[in-house]
Amino acid sequence: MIKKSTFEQIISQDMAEMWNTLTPDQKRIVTKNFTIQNFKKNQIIYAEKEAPEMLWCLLKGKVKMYKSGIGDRVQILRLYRPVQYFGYRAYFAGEPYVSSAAAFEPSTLGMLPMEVVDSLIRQNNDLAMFFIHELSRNLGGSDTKIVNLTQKHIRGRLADALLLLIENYGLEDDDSTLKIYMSREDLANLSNMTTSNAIRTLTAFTNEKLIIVDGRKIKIINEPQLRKISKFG
Amino acid sequence: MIKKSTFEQIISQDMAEMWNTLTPDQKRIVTKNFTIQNFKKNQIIYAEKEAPEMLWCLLKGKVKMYKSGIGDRVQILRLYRPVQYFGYRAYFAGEPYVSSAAAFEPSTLGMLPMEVVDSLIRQNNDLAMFFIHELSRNLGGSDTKIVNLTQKHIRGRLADALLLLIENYGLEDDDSTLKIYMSREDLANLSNMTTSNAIRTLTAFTNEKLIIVDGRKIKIINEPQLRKISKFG
DNA sequence: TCAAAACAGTGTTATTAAACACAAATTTAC
DNA sequence: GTAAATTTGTGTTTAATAACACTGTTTTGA
Repeated sequence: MIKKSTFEQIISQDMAEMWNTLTPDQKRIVTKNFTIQNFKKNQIIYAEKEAPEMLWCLLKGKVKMYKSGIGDRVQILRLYRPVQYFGYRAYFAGEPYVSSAAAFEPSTLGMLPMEVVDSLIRQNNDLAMFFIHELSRNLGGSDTKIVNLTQKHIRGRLADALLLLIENYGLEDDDSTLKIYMSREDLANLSNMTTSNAIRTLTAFTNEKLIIVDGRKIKIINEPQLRKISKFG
Repeated sequence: MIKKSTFEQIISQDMAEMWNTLTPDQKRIVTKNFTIQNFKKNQIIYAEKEAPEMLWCLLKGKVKMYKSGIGDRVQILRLYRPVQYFGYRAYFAGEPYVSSAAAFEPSTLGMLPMEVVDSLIRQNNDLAMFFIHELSRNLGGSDTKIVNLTQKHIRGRLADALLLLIENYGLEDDDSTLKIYMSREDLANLSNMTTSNAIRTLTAFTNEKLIIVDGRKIKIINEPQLRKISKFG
């Protein structure tokens, strides 16, 4: 058995979903072109209007994708956890980035030049289907988000955000504390409201015994009620 | 020269972008499985929660894709003109439809079972890239729409809607009359506001000599100013 | 370690847009 | 051809949420 490179170990273990579709030749191409980069807390990975050059793969940490809008307002569009891929949409669309990505916390990312990904897709239908599937799921999510963010009231939108955080990053061993610690501002940018209103609504949820807040640590006490608020509030 | 079937004529002429990627064998498969269906004004093509079965191709007419939200509110997500494809996202995502599609006016649509499309994609990388490109552009559009609809004020949102209608359906020979005649309600559903507010804002735009309204006929008089309102209003 | 910056929290006011209530005009269906 | 239904238009009220202003607290970085 030939000794595997560190990169190949990482890719084959963590990026199995993509790796397993590849032929030995294609695997060699990926290993050869793959690099790893560490990002500090709040460091920007790529920014709006830049040319998309890399497929990013989050190996460790947490990443937000966001878009700046009118005035100083920002909308967080998607959250990533290991092992998820991002940064490829703009390349496939033939556009500059319309959003930015930044690390929430110290994170490790793998990167693969999009030219390499492009040529692999043209050789490998399973890989093409992987991206078709990912893009399709994201598009459905964005369409749903349009309706949720424009039609729900503040309480419903914040409940949605909290439920998204549970789904995306999960809970600690106590089965109630959110694994992600976000600023009030990020929470507001996720749920399309001002920071003041995010704070006030968190307070309201605390008073209603739906959550317990301790700094940035949020414990989910009554998830069913949060779901009701998401649906009707 | 072999006489071509009517379907093959239609497909090869109107759906050239897709057709030209196919091998003779694949073209035969498409011709064999392709059907045409006419829809009346306001007729529903497919509805939310249904299982996606067909790739739809709009050959003639105008189609809206929309999603119902809280209470009786509806958000129009995308507009289609000939020759555009839709209805495939949910299939690729492995989900039921999250939106509905209906004809704005009497329309002719081609349809191809998604199983056929799926098997063609798995054989044909150019076709896979076609869908990757379409999905990527749509996803960028939805992400941009999220910010526009949540952060712009009513005037900016209605200006956006009018500019979208110009871009999507174009103008009559007079170079100012919109080719699409929409109800005030549809205009409201496109720009995330109540019908009353769509009517009032149209009146405001008329008073400001940006447009001339005659029933459902809208003439664009000052497009640069509409762009300014879209950007800053 | 200490000053500056960023973040969290709260009260007050202003603004936006929805909700509601009708009347008039137009379209649709029998 | 006409009654019913739908669409358009407008005035008024109400609710939601942003904007603003300020204090206290925590974090950061030299």
